[in-house]
Amino acid sequence: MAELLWERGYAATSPRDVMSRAGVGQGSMYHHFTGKHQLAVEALTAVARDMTAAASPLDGDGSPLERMKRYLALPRPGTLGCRVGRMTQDPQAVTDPELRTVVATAFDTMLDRWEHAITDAVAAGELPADTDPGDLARTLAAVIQGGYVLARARGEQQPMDAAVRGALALLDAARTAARGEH
Amino acid sequence: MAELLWERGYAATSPRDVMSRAGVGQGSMYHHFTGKHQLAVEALTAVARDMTAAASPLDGDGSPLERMKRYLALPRPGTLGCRVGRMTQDPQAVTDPELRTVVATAFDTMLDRWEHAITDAVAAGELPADTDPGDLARTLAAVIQGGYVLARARGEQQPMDAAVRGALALLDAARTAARGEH
DNA sequence: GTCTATACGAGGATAGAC
DNA sequence: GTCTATCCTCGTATAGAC
Repeated sequence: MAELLWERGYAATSPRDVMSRAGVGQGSMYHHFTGKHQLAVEALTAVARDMTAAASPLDGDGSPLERMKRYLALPRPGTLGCRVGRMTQDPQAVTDPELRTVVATAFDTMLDRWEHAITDAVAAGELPADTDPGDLARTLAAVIQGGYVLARARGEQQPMDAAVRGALALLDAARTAARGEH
Repeated sequence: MAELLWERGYAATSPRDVMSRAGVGQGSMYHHFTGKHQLAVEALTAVARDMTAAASPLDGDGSPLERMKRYLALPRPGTLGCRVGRMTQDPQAVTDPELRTVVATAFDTMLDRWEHAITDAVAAGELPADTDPGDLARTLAAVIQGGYVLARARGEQQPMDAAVRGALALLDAARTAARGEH
């Protein structure tokens, strides 16, 4: 289910698809799960756990700004899209309260990590003193999510990488601006 | 069809939905259109035309950086999502060559306008001389597209606005950095 | 041009045998 | 626990009458 959720989204994935990919019969599936909904909630929860775990660079070693740049520069399969962010455009998924909660929580966790790193960077003088950590966190998370959109629109990885490079350049410019402050 | 494409996406919209919203019978619809596919292509093409028309501030009056900021700050209904970018996550839409072309072309047009404005801003000394217009164009387009994703994840407008504010702040920082160059 | 009738497969799930 | 049979609705489209 996790795979199909990534490839096709929630609405476009049928229980039959899941069974056939898992190689099990109907009886088995409906014995262990109540239906498509539960299948999706459990799969997406696991995926979200993985995703937030992958954000470790933000809490790792190095100066705060270095950590932010390292996380931004992580390889991302642009044309495949974000396994969590994807749900955001799926009408049935966004409508479903449980699924939406899983997605929202995952993003909240990510944004929290961003905010911490940004706050540290401001304190270290690596970013301008008047930087709003909450705003910048959302900007950088949006660059990544938007990078997926642009990459999928063209069916190429390049737009994702370009978007990230542009963000890295802006962060560098912000650092030189911060240095001129004192 | 354009409305439903926005609200539910391509896969989740059925010809029946379209007929019922338009208040026409089956015969009428299939008399004027070959089917769901053509309906979507024509609707999305019209929407894309509107969208690129709305990007006029990028070519308008004022200094290049001002124009960029003005366009970024345009009001955007975050929780509704982007009518064009949305298609990007729709498995059936991205798979469809014609629909994907419409989406890709719309983004290419937008990115072109961004690149021109950015190039002008660099020439005017409003952005650092080593700015890559292609990269930054994709970064800023990604902020908007990603802003939609974050807003929909929470079902609130606020993340979109925050992401844009953060981008505006980064552009300002880049301008002060550019001023220190000479 | 527009309507109603019809077709057939897929989606989602239940029933009950083994 | 797993399998097959079965159910009903929806999606997508065609046929043919008015």
